[in-house]
Amino acid sequence: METQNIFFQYINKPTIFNNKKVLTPSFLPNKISYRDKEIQQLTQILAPLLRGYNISNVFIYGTCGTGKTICTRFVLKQLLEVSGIRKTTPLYINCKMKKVSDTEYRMLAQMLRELGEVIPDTGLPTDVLYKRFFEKIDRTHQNVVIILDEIDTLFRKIGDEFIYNLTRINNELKNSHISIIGITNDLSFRESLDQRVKSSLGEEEILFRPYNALQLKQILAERITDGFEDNVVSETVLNKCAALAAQEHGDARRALDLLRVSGEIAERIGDTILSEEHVDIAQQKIDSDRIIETIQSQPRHSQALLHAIISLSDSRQGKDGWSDKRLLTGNVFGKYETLCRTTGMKPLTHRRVSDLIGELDMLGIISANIISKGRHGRTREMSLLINEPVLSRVRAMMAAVFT
DNA sequence: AGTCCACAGGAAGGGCAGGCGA
DNA sequence: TCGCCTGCCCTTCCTGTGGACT
Repeated sequence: METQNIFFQYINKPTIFNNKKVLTPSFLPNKISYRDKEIQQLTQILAPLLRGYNISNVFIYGTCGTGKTICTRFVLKQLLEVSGIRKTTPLYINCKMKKVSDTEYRMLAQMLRELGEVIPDTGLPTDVLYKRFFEKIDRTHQNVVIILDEIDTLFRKIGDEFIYNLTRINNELKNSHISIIGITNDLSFRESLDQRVKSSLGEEEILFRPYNALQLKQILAERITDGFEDNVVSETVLNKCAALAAQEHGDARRALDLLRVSGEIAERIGDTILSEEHVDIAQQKIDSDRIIETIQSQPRHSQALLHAIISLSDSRQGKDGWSDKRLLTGNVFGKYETLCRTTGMKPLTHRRVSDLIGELDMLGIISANIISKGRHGRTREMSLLINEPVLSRVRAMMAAVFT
C-alpha cells in the first residue's frame, strides 16, 4: 500500500491568508496612509541627491510603530527608482541588533559587509576599518545614506564618537558623500546629545505622531484586503485590533502583529473566520514570545542570573514585610553563585554580574534601581518585569536549562 | 559632623581568538 | 609558520557614593 506524504494534509488544507507577507512589518506597501506630510518632508530633504548635490543629515523621531522606518524605506525605494547623476546607496542598520552595534568595530564591519566587503569578526584594527570604509565609498562615486534605526541604543552602547567621526569624514571624501538618517523611539534622546553631535546630526528633524484608533483601523483594513481571503476578518475583530494597538500608543506594527498572529492561531485550530478570542490569545502570545526570545538569546550566565532572581522572587512570595530575601545585589549574587556551583558552572565575578544586572535592566526583563540602605551601604534593588503567565514559561525554560 | 557599609562603576590588564605580514 | 597586533570578555583593583548610625 502506498503511504501518503505527511505534508499532504497541510498542502490541501484551505488557508485563510491570501498573502501573509502583507501582514508583516517588513512589507512595503505602494501607499502609506496618514503620513503624507512626513513623506513629503523626507522627500524634499533627499531630493537634491538626484541632482548630485549633498544633503543634510536627518533625525527622525516618534514612538514605536508610528511608521518611521517604513516611510524611510518607502522614500528611499522611490528615490532609487529614479536614477540620479550620482548613484545612491542606502545602508540600513538596526542598532538594537546584538553583535551588530555593540562596538565601533562591529558597526563598521556591518556597514562594510552591507557594501559587499568581507570583514572578519575580529583581528583588524578599527582605524583600518574606517580607512577601508571611506576608500570603498570614495572609489565608487556614490551618495551613501546610512539609516541608523534605534540610534539611541547605539549612543548608549558606544557613545557619540562614532557618529561624530562619520559626519566629519565628509570633508575628506572627494567623490562621494555620506548622509545619516537617525531614527529613534526615544523622544528625549536628542536633548541628551553632545552639542557638537547635535549640530551635525540633527540638521533636519521630522516628528512622527502616533496613529489614533480610526487611522489604525483604516491602515489595517487596507492590509486585510490583500492579506486575508474575503470575509475572514469581521468588523468587530478589526475594531478590536485597532483599539488594542491604539492603547499601545498608536502602534501600527503591534496592530499588524495582532492580526497576523490571530490568523495563524485560527488557521492552526482549523477555524476559517477570525474571532475576538483569537485576538486575545494572539495578544498574550506576542508578549510572551518577545520575552522568551530575548531571554533565549542571552548568554548562559545572564540566564543563570535571571534564574537566581526568579528563584529569590518566588521564595519571597507570601512573606510580609521586607525579609533578607529582598532582591538586592548581594542576595542575588549569592543565589547566583549557589546556582552556578550546583550546575557545575564557574561563577563570574561580582563586578561582571553587576554589569549583567544592568543589561537585564536595559532589556526590560527586570527593573534595577540604586538604593541606599544608609549604614548598610548602597546597592541595587531589583524587581521582575515579567508577569504570569509568561513567567511560568520562563520558569519552565530555566528549569530545563539548569537541571 | 564624622563614620561606615555594600556596593556601583571606572580603569587597567590578562587570556583568548583571529587577522596580517614577513 | 610565527610573531605581532587587535577586539572582546572577563577579572582585579580601586575610588566614589548616599544615608543610617554614632
